[in-house]
Amino acid sequence: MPELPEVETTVRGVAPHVSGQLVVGLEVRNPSLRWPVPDDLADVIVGQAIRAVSRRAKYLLFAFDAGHMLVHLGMSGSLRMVEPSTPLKTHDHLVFSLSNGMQMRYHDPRRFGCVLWTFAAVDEHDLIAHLGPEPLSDDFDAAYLYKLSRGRKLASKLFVMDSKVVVGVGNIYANEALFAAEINPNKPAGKLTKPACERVVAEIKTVLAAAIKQGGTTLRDFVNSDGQPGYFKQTLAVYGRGGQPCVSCGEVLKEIRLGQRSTVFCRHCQR
DNA sequence: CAGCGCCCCTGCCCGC
DNA sequence: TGCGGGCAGGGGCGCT
Repeated sequence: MPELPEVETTVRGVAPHVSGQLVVGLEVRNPSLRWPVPDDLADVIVGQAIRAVSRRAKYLLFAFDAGHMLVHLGMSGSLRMVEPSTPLKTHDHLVFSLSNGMQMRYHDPRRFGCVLWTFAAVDEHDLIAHLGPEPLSDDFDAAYLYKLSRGRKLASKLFVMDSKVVVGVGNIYANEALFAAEINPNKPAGKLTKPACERVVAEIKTVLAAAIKQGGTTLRDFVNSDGQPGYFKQTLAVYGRGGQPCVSCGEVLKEIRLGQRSTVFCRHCQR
């Protein structure tokens, strides 16, 4: 289940192998993703060069001269670079053949992800245009979060998971960041004090940066790997630990549902 | 507009 | 051993 650090690691992993390469073939083995893969994607990109690969939120952006291919990994998706002789796996839905002889394969068992194309400026795409700031950018700071949260009754955890507020904070890291910031996930966003906003912002940046750094350590294995680098190696203080003792105070961690998502916190440490 | 719940889908785990 | 049911989750979307 890729969160932003896994997507960032994927960008860094595939970029050296695909940047500057021509797409010499595309096989869409299953177009039924969250939205259908465009019928004419192959017509549009075969013969064209991938100029660069970047990331916005959890979208991977493949830049071509004519437009952009947007790739989202949903929660079970991955991209991996392989030799063409590598046997296909079940749920390898798209196979991009490149002029350097390598293949990039899009794999997604649950098909929550997507592969789309836009001729327009990518910032103007409907899925991109309304997104909040990147969590690791200077635009995401305490003053911003404090101002935006005034008057909001939404639970703090749902607030920081709203992509219009800040992108890339998925369920796992929302749980972890709020624990580190000592904020009760149920607390209405509008009740967050300025110092609380400072802690939330700082901990979101810390937890994501640490995970990205960890992902980087597995980059050397990216080619021919399972395409899901470095994920569960991180120590999680609360996520998946409901009913177990708080690592800080020892009180039993509470598990609730917020927005249909598993939410774990310490009633003693998080207020 | 804010808030909330639904839904897409398969792998995995549990209980019978 | 096999099977059914429940759960997990990113995030867009539609309803209130």
